[in-house]
Amino acid sequence: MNVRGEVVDAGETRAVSTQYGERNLAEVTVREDDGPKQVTLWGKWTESAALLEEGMELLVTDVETDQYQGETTYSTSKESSVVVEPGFLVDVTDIRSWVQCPRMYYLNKISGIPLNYPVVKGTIVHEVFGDLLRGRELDDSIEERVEEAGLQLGLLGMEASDVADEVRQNAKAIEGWLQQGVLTEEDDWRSEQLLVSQQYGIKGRADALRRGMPVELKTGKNLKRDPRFQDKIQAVCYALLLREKGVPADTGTLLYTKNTALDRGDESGDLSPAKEFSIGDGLLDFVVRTRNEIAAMEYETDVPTGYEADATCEYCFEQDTCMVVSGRLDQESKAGQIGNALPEEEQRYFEKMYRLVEEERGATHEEYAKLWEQTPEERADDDRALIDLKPGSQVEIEGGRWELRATRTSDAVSKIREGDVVLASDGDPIGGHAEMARVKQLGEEVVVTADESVELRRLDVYPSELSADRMLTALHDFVLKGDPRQKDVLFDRASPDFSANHQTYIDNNEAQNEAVNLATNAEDFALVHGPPGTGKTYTIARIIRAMVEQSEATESPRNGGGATAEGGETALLSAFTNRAVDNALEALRDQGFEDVVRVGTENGVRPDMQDLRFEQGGDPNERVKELRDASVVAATTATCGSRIMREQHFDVALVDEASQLTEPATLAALNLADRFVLVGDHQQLPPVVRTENDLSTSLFQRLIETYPDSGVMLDRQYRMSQRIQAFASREFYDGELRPATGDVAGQRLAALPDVDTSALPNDLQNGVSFVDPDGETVGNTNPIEADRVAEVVQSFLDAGLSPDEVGVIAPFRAQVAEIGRRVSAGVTVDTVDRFQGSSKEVIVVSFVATGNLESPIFEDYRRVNVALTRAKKSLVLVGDEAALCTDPLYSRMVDWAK
DNA sequence: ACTCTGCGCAGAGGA
Repeated sequence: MNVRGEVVDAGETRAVSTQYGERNLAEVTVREDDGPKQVTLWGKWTESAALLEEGMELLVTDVETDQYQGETTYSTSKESSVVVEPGFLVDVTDIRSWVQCPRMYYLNKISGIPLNYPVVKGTIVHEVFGDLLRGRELDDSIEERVEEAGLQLGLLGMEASDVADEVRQNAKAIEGWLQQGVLTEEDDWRSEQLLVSQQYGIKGRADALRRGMPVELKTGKNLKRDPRFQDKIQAVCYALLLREKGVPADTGTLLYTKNTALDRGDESGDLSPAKEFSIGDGLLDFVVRTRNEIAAMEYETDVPTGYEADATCEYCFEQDTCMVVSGRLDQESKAGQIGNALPEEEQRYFEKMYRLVEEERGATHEEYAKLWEQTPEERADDDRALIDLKPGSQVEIEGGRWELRATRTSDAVSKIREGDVVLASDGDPIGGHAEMARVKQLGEEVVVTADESVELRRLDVYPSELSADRMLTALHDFVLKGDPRQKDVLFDRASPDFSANHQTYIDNNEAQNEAVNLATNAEDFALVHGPPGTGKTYTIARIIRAMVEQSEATESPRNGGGATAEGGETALLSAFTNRAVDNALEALRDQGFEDVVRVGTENGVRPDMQDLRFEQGGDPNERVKELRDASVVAATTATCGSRIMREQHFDVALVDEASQLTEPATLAALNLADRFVLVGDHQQLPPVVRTENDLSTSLFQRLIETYPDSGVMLDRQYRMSQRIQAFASREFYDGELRPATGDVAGQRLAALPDVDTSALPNDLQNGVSFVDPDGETVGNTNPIEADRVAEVVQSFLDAGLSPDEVGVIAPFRAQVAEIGRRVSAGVTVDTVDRFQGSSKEVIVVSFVATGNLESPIFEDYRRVNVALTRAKKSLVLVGDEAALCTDPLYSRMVDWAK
């Protein structure tokens, strides 16, 4: 039996005499649902007890019970594990680096692993290893894997043939050992096993399993008899997770692939690549206690000093970095500090943002917890999984991967979308067989691709920490390596400067022309505030062209190389979403500009922009040249934080949708350039974050409030009729948003070809109308309202509008699904959040709520602004008047619409 | 009480 609950009393460790001699114990009280329980933690588990704070979650497995003075008490048994904050999933590689030195764990976390040759080669060797296990021919595999890494190798100044030769050396050791196994008996192999433990709060991916035992591949050399301790620990972690699945893993194997016969002569020692060791309870418990140290430190958002372990700094290859970071941020560390501390405000900024990002990471971890704790029955009402799949074919495709198919047996709504990375399983993602997979198709039939085959019965959302990781590295790069002038401006120590060189770029829109001038004259930064429909994308394209075409004032070539072929400036074009990046590219192309490289995944980039997409594979020198020669590189801000992009430098960075980005996410793009331009609208939706804190204030908003003179608002809109834009202009833009022309102001449905507005019911004749269907809410839906919305949509279709000219917006996904079942194909039905950025001739908004507006979704008025400004010629609001009138803004909206 | 996009998922290593 297990005890699990919130710690209410952490207890003190004390020594007692027992029949086995003196032993340590700590008595901890936790609150379970049915009241407090006292658990005695014995022996080495007191080390974990010492980490506890009130409020932490504690799990003690396999406890023994006792009756003492009529009360039941609990204590650890031989089989017990003590798990601190079990909901916090710790990566196996983090446990490994913590064992080396807790400070190294921290440094890796804030700075990421930079681009260096040993790491890139290590990755290639691992890929080749996987290919060999999947039965692939060695030379084919090496050639392809080296080719794929073309850009990275090029940036490191490596030639493909040299790398292939080196990899071949490592592969020889692998092959030799594999053949050995096959000779002795039938080996049972599999590669790349993903393991996630609910019980221990550990996740990771084992390189391979051989007869159910973990095998870890290392590219380096180890001539000692025993594997390195941290390498062992990695294998022990996987063994622990395998045991939880009922696989009795008791032996670990480390494969040091640089141990080859070639080394004979220059060294003596154990040259066999494979080193086995046995895994006992002592090691398994050690891993859990180490994991607890990490979980406890992250709970407090503490920074490790290095004293937590007995690592020696003297021989550490990270010693210099460690001392510099300690010195700059004034952190206590075992290695000591060198250099001057950063100004107080920079240190405080780093600490504050670090905490916020970690809080955000914590929220992601809670999503994991939900993922594992729910039974399949509970999952049925959950939108984070598709559990109703009937397995179909499993076909091997190129590269040894698998295409898995299944059919859906219900029409349950889910968060999962095409292109997502998910956990594909046989129905039990924890105890059963699960693989990481990518969703290729998500209709009646579900198609995913994965490294190994699975009986596809279930898909789960796999929460990613990538955005938290990227935010941290961007924060690190900015505070510790950022440009001094840029920091002066962003820390309010200096005001942004502009040169005064006025030109006419756009002759029919004063604000747009002003925006281009402001951007090209900015010596630090410029802000462009673009309300709905104001020609933001066109202006962005014009700015980019103007920047690239203006000659470089000062010599600041990228990457220490020469200027670009044209001699102009280089620009980074970035945005929060792939969609916005591609829209900006489309506008650039419309203006005849093609000197662009699009960096992004095949999934993310729109089909008509694939021809601009940068291919990372190929000849190393050619890949580097293509990236460096482009005047404009376009990528999402998330990609700007990638290892490749962190190596690039530009004269200027332009970031669209900047009001939807957290401050650290914006920094990822700004770090890559000398100057920047942010484009956004803080009256539309704020950054997407899971936590409620200062992360939801964008850098765009902070700067436009601090430096209003560094910004210009585009005030002429080309989208909405006068009648439609009036409310948004008054409520959100101080009445300053106006139609660009009389034609825009006076546009009507009747002007569309084949549309006969006389066919419309009376109450829909006006450009803006309000309909109260007298519905009733059922959960997050309102079926009667959905019926009425469908009728309204049909009226417009009957009047001659085509389905793609009509859009329906609802606040909740459940209502979106409800309406989706009722309207004709081709009519876009979506949430407000997902409609941001697009528009339709006719928009119907379903508000769902009846009685009151008691849901957080209605609190943010910016959502109303987005919903109402999607329509060009006709806007229909469908909702319960009484509910809407409980709030002053919604009430004014009803008055305006009626 | 709700909404949400990114990211090859995680890991690849050096004395």
